Amino acid sequence: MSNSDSFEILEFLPYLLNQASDASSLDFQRYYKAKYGMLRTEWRVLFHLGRYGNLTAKSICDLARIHKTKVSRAVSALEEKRFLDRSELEEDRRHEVLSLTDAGRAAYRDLSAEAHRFQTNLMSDIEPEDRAVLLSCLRQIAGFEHSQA
Amino acid sequence: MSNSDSFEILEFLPYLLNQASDASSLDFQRYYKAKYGMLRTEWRVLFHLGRYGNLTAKSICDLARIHKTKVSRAVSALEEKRFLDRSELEEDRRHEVLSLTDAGRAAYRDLSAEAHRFQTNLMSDIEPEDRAVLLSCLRQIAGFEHSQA
DNA sequence: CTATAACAGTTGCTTTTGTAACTAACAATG
DNA sequence: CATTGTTAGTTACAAAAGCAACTGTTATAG
Repeated sequence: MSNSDSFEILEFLPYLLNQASDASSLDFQRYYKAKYGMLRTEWRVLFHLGRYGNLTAKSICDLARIHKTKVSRAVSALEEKRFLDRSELEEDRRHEVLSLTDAGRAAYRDLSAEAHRFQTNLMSDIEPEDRAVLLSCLRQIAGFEHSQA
Repeated sequence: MSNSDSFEILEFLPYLLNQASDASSLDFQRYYKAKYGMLRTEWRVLFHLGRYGNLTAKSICDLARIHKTKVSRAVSALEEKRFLDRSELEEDRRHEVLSLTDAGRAAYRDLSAEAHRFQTNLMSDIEPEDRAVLLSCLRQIAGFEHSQA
């Protein structure tokens, strides 16, 4: 990619990232969609609650960088599926603390394990010495490098 | 990420890829949206025509892995904006050959140059020795490794 | 030939996303 | 304490994506 006229799309980062993102998530998406009827945002909300414990919708927005309307809808959907409960915070009734039900935790464990298998499988196509580089570059680009717990 | 219970989302490839994809395309998307009123699929169709010459909708679907309905709508939109022309193929009237107009080529040149600048800027945050690794891993995951011209 | 299948592309309908305006609760200023 | 501003979350409407059924064209099989 030397000058702008011969610009190669297969070297254009946003394009490759999007293609890789689509390709990599397809099978996993199929899994949680078929088994739990979940959408991607729902899986992410579930994951964050399972991984980090009880959170408010707002903190999920911040951690996962999802717009609050999407989180709001995902939370409603997960509540309807009986995967989480809401409870108002006494100190500040604007906040709702979300916590997984037993069913929610079970789904989290199952999906975590599946994600883990999935990850292992994806990574097996990448040269071992490149794996850490890949993850680090992605965190860098995503802006997760120096933030987050 | 040793066992499935402590599975870290910041090491989950599909998640990182999606976050990186969103983050990296945001600014560029704003550019072509503001300047040409284009959607992402439109920009991609335009790009493929500019880069590879006249193509049918089908070959754009195959090259860029976009569903034919999305391509169909993008082509209509680009035609309305006078960025491309269609012409039926004599030999097989099912095929429509798409070709950029002068305005389309001008937009392609402008967006290519902008993409090039954008790419340089994105890459400047990545360690030089990691850049080729990153691109190669992404092509691998996206399944572009051994196909395509 | 004519029936059937395959292919390119479009259209219509449903689901999902994006955006902005809204409610309700709290905080800060005068 | 009123008034104004801010924050958490929801809702309503518009834009976009996904899916399936459709049209028109060519290829294949009987």
